[in-house]
Amino acid sequence: MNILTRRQREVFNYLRDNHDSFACPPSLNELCEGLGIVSRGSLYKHIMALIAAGLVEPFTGNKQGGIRLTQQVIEEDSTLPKGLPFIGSIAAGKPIEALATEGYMTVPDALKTDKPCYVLQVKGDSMIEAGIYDGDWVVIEQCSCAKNGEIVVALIEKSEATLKYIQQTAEQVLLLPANANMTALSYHPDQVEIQGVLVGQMRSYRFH
Amino acid sequence: MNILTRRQREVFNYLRDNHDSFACPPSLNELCEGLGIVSRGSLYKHIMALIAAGLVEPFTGNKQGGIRLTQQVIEEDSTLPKGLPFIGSIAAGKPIEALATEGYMTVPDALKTDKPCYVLQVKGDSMIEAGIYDGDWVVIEQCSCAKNGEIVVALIEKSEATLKYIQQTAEQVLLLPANANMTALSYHPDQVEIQGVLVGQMRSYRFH
DNA sequence: ACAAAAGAGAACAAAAAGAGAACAAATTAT
DNA sequence: ATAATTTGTTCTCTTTTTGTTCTCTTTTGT
Repeated sequence: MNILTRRQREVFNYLRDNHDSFACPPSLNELCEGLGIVSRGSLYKHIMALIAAGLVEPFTGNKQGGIRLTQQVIEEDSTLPKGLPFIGSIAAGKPIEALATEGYMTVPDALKTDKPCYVLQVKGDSMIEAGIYDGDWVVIEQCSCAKNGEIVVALIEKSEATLKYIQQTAEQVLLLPANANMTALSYHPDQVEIQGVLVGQMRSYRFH
Repeated sequence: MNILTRRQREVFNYLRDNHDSFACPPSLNELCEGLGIVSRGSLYKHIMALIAAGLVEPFTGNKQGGIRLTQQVIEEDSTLPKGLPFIGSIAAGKPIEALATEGYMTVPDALKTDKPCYVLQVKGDSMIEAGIYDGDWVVIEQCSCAKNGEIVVALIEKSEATLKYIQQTAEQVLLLPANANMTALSYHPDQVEIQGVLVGQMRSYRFH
């Protein structure tokens, strides 16, 4: 049994990473498009190599066939540690509870706590002066109270979630953006519900 | 069996430190890029020396071959935890090569590339306007060239490593801080050596 | 100044990867 | 039903990448 070549490995990784986004076994054309290959014949050779390697098996559910991952590979994948749940993006105006887990993200221990945490992607520039940019990921510790000066995920009027500095007294809750172009918002404590405290932040520079 | 030369040792260290970031046996071209060597022929000599030293062995899994670490070397290495090597801090004035791996850090896939990467902790405020703060961690892809406008780890005069924006022409290399209080530095291309390109950034808010 | 080490670059054969055409069976549309 | 499209499969041909070997220049240490 031969070891995989570079391209074969890429094809396999693609299959593994996307195996649950395919409703039914993907066709060669679909895969070509996803992998950036023009010719089905070329891809076919790679698939055959993966079958020979026992990583993928022909699918016998219907006459036309298709392929799927070996049961063993699927199990391996599902036993892998998942990391923190990635919930979606914030500042889109939806409460966190309403958002389903979209996936999982492996996060360095230094960016999380030993309490339950989740990951959000930041939309908008409301925290740029705190070094949190549009598109950044933030790690949030799930809790319902915070100290003054912390950055929190706050749900306003049970409808809109935002990431802001918090400053609270008995009479009012101040939500302060870190952006000179935006204004602080003042609420009655009953109007604001804390959904978590910022414990980590991450940014990718992979695509400029 | 001869003792290794300096460069051979460097090549071996590179292979050992990154052997799990290679999906399959790395090609000479890949290694050249990672090590900053232009000529495959040059690298080939080093590889042959490592094979002669028994640290690396030709890989017979597929026709085209390739190389991999000796099983013995892998076992020595695999007792270590996974993740990216954490090298230390930057802007301390020491070249990266001089710094030993201090530990390993698990990093989200989105913050790294499929090439070998390492993690540094940032000291100082030279990049605050790019949202990179004192104490942040940065993920660096190990490579020896960069596009203009990218943020790089640059080794100046073989003695001092800094994190800066780069702007290079045939005559000069500009290293631009992201801090209005600091000035850009201009060097002759020979004075500057690129040690990697920024691909990710992380910050912990756990202790204010 | 000398020798060892390191690098650049060209050349070459083999392997890998890809394009594209062809065809029959299966599927879908009309 | 027939026609049109999509599927897996097989084939040849071309391009790209790979390991390997060479010669020549540059760097480095003594």
